[in-house]
Amino acid sequence: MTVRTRFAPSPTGMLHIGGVRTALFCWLYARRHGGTFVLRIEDTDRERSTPEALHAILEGMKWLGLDHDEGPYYQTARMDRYAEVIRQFLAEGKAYHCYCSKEELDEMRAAQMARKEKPRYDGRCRHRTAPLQGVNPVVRFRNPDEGQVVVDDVIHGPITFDSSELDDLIIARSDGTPTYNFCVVVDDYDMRITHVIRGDDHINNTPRQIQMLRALGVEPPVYAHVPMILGPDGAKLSKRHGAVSVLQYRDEGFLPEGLLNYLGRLGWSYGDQELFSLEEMTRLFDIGDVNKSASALNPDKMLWTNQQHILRSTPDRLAAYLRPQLEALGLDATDGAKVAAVAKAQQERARTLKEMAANSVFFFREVEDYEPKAAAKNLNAETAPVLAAVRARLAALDAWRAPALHEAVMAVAAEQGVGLGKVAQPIRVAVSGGTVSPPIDVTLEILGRETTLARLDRAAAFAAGPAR
RNA sequence: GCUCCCAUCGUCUAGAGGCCCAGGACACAGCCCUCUCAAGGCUGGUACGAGGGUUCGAAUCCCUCUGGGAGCGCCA
Repeated sequence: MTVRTRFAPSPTGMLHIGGVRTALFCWLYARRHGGTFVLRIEDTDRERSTPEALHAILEGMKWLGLDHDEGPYYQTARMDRYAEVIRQFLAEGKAYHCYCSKEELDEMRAAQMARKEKPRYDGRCRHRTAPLQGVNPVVRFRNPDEGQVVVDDVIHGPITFDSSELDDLIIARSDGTPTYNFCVVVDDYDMRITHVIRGDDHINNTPRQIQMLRALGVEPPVYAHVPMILGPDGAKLSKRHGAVSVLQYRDEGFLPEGLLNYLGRLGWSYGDQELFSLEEMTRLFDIGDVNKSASALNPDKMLWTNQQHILRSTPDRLAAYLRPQLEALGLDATDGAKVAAVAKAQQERARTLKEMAANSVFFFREVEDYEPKAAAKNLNAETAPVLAAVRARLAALDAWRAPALHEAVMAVAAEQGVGLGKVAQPIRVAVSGGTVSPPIDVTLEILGRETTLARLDRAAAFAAGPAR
């Protein structure tokens, strides 16, 4: 039997980190076993579903590279099918019409709570023979009173529920539209899903779904309930941290593989290994190795993981992600070779592409002014001669390449009788405006002869200037 | 309240009875490397929630408690 998994988000909220990890596990498991990954959009709640949320799901999955083999299927397009199963259940006596009003149900629940019982529908409409005039009934699934339901979960092991704990849930609203738990059952059955991988907040829904599956006369799929992801403070994910659209991580400069690696390591591990390529994860992943307990997001480690992937990436690949970040800063990033050169030079000094772009502004725009402290220390009467010497030596260079530039700077240091730092740092401030940049030779090579010399001249003027 | 789930450093985790007076990673501190910032290397501190069992032996098995979480919708 070939493996078939599905990721079934609801477009009522943004696709966030938690959903992405569930999607990753579903995808990984399908890929690992040469199976099929199905994408299904659970949009039966038309009131709350939004096009924006749907867009975020589709865009997010695409950005991450979690490609699906089937779908996206939309539940709203399957209404006829749900109606058919409901009719079947009704005809077979496996479901019945319920005419209870919301007020009546609220009262029932309140009374049960007062008696310290679990609030549940008491089945009072089960034996009703005649319809109640003027009331559009809901349809309830008739849950077996006796027996037990065992959810055989590959992560948690067997979980047993008494059937008596389950009540007759509504499968069709009074307007005739089907509800979530019912649609899931019909879909998973129709789509021949073999492994249901989802958040553990669904554990309590599972026995009801199994009962409906039994009513349909089919064997339940394998279940794997993955633990929740919490915010950095250990509390439930909120807007403040993490519960934002996955696209925000893209905009923040995360690499898909970096984010996926971090997320995969939340709840799953392979010995002591921290870094995985997507291919590696696919090869090593097993849903049964997933942890049972919830895990908190650690922004520092998320950043570190991304940085490690930047470190292992190629300049060309980084350039593709760096370009939009530069453009977002209003810079001209049309020179692809230059962007790649910058990416290569900055590769080991940025945790995100956004950070990389922010640190690379001087490569793409004139240095307007110097950081005051940096200028005071490095562009003054004392360093003026050094700057002049550098300027002269560089201007005489034939090949504007890092090795030659390096030698030139070394030579100036020797001739001035100072350490390399005493020469490199003033140059750095002169060409970048600040104290931080890639190695000076690499920086100058990327900047080019013309730009470098012009900035050195300007710095020399500043160093000699009366303004100081 | 009822049902279900969970429990190793601050955080992510290794650990499936002796290899563990608990290992790795992030973060933190110090040192090294060094033209800045990084990257990298080395060193350091901090954890098996509590109590009972089982066993020659328990982080690992069982029970209770405590703590956290989820569900109990004509939401998904």
